[in-house]
Amino acid sequence: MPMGIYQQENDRIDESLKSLGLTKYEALVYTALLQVEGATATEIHEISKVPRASVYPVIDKLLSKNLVSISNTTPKRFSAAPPDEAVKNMLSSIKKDADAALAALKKIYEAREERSFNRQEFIWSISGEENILPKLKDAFSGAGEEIFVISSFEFIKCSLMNLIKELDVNVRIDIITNKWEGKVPNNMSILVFKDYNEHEAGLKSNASGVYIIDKKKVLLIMDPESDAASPPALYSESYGFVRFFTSYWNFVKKNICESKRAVKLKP
Amino acid sequence: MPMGIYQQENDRIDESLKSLGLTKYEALVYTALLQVEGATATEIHEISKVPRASVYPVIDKLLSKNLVSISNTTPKRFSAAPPDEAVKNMLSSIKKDADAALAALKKIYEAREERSFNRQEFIWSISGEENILPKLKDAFSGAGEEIFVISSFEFIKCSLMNLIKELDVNVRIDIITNKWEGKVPNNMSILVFKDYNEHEAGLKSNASGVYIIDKKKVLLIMDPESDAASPPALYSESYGFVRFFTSYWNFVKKNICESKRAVKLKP
DNA sequence: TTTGTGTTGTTTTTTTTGTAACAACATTTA
DNA sequence: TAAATGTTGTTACAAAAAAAACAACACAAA
Repeated sequence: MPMGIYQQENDRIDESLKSLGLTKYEALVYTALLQVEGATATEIHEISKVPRASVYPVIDKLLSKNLVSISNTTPKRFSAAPPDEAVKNMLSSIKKDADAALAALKKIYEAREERSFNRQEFIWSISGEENILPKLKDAFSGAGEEIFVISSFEFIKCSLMNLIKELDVNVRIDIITNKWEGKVPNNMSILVFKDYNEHEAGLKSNASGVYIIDKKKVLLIMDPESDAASPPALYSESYGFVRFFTSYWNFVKKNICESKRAVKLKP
Repeated sequence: MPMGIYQQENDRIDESLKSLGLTKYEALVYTALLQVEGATATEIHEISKVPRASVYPVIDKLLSKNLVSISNTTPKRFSAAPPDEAVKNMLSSIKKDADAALAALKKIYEAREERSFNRQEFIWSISGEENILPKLKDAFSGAGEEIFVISSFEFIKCSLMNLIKELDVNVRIDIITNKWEGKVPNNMSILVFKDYNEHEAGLKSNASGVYIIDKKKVLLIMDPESDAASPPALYSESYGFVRFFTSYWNFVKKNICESKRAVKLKP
């Protein structure tokens, strides 16, 4: 009697396969079939523990998804498509749906009504680096005049420079940071704040920072670990929010300049 | 009262979104949110027709999938991530699962027991061009000595030549086809059968053909339209099956040579 | 005859969808 | 100002749909 030797591992796999569009049974039957060169419905039932009667409809679905092939003997024998092909097949059908969805969603999105209330009066929470960075990119690419930045040099070097490169040439960039290496680009003025640290700037983690675009938009990236309940970043076009951070920026600048703890770098 | 204007279209979209891992409600709420700049739970309920109380848990899920962002006003307002980012996010999490699944499945596949019964005694049905062509490629790449082919020139030109290019140089290829254009490669001998047609060769569609590899494996591609119930291709390493097609091939060759309806082409 | 396949129909379980009620506020009205 | 009204955000639970599990049976092969 054929026995699967991977029952324990399968639980995890089944989860992954479910998000690829398979049901529990489909996943069980496929993985069972993968363990042998080929099997009859009853053997599949024995390996996978899926009720024998359920094997048939499940196999039908797997056939239609091109994950198994079938022999024309009696009894019929079934064999699994190799994993790479199987996954490729599943992904490509999902991709097809994704493309269809994207096209349709874009239509809705682009035709959406500009509503009466003012989006820019709100403060939006954004979480997840994969969402914050694109938002920052978005905001930067809309810049026309000037950008104020408070951020660690590490983050500027790794992430920000790529965005800055694509800016319009006559956008000025004012940066307050902890150190600077290399040349200062033409459109930038750097204020290196020697005692830049967690406490004084109110910022903690590496990516933390304040980004003020054209005195119209503010993106505030916060310490993701500071408080699990708070969101990692805030974005707003609200007048009050922008003004607060603009004056915050000016305050920091003035304060550290007067106390002679800062070094100005020019191009 | 806000009203969605795309209710009709949404049904189709929802289907696509489901295969991207969203439930009906999640799809409804997301598409509703896409139609406006931002909305409260109640507004979402009005646009999407999702019960107001259900909006909250659904929003939670969408937040965790990074498909919506949330304002910190009261009442809370929610806004949809742009479609391209949303789809990208969903796909990337699916992709992650796909990679995990692939790795785990490969482990099973490679460790699978060679079972007592003989896979090669079976005749396997394969359907879908996307499954047949890779199988043909597989079979070709395992070739060591000689390949016999009956196939239309169109198919040879479009699909087969790519496979042949990658073959070992000392694999001989014997082809029976309907016409030939261009030079004949060194390792090939071509038999152009002028009256090659549906009836005589027993083949109909363009891709139809017989491929015999090392007198060990046979892939028979059939007319996908000829009979909806029959599979588009058969593959076997069974002795009887291979012998039948080998002698079929020899019969065709001998027959058309003797009746002087064929032209031999050599390199 | 006996065994096991392929099918069908029905029950159970799980997941998703839908309803009702409620405390905490905020807004209006008296 | 105080009562009345309305809204939001939650919780608990009911209904419906989808998946999973079971039972029964006709039929073919050994």
